Amino acid sequence: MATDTRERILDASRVLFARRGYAGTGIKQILAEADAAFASLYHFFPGGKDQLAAEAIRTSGAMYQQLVEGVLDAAPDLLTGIIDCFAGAAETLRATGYADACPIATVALEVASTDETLRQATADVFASWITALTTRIVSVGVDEATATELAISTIALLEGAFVLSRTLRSTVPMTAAGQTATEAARAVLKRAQS
Amino acid sequence: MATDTRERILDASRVLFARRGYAGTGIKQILAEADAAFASLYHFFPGGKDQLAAEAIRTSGAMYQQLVEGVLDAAPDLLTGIIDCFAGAAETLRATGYADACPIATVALEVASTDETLRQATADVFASWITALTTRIVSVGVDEATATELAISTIALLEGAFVLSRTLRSTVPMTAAGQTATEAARAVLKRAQS
DNA sequence: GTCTATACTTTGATAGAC
DNA sequence: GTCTATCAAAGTATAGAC
Repeated sequence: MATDTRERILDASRVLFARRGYAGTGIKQILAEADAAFASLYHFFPGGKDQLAAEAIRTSGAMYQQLVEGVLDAAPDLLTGIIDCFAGAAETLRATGYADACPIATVALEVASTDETLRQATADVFASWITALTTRIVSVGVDEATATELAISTIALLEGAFVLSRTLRSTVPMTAAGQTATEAARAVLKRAQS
Repeated sequence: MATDTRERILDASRVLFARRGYAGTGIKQILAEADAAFASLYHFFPGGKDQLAAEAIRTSGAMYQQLVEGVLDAAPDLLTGIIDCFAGAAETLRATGYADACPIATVALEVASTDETLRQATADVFASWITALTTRIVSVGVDEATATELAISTIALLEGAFVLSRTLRSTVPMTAAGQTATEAARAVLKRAQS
């Protein structure tokens, strides 16, 4: 078997939950997309939809973090890396018809006040992103507190632009947010290096 | 009748859709919250859940805009007004146990790729917010293009901070985003007045 | 591990009396 | 305009054969 059933179910889950949310995605829909039998789901995920979603969120968050870290590693410096991330996000939005943006934001907002298990999963993902970006900013000479604030603001700009760009079906918000993120980072780095 | 049935249904809808999303909110739940009979919904909203949600989104967006414009009007200058908006958002998050943030973001992400009617409703709301803020920035001497970029970035920071603050159950992201929004606005206004 | 069939619940929506 | 009763469909989850 090329890809095993469990992985196909997770793949389909990541895509559907990201695009349609938790409540908006049916289990039957996931299984149809994954070309898997109904019983397979409960064989691999005895906890049902909740367990499946939690694992989809955590792996999806880790995959997106890897993607971003790859872009940052490939860039000559941190500032260029941030520019590249926003440009890449804009391109992905355009290429997917404004469907694929943040892999977990839709679910995060949906479950924040209703499902503590899933809320924790989304919180762990965001916390990991913030920590990773903060570390990179600290490593170029910025103090911890300032770096944390810049990391959070950069991710907030990215997430907010995802909301606006998907809704308005335009890359303009992503581009504008990228500009502001770049300027904010430039200002912080300039201060740190003086 | 103190408040009429139609308005009670809309009130409950605005709250529930904002906190739990579109697919995650049941019509029966709305009617229970509104203390309204089942048939009343289809009397006032023949289009059913979709029509109800569209009206809830549009009115909710308009109400939030009025709230923000009130804060901006009360401030001595635009920069202070922006600071006040982020501080107010942080306080509301804290006071509601991180439940009430953007009234339409959850639904916006959910329906962006699945329901064109509702997507258009959320898009109209965001477009109205962007236009209103852009106008205010232009009115203090900033050119149209720069003002649009700053308005979009400010709203993106607010929306992104809503996602992070609700998920992490912390006002830290909202405060950090407010700082960055303030600095971005200060830089633009400084340039415009020179 | 996978298939088919099905139980049980909830959902959105409608009909008809009043 | 509101009430009660009810429908058909979709939702999640389980059972048992293979």
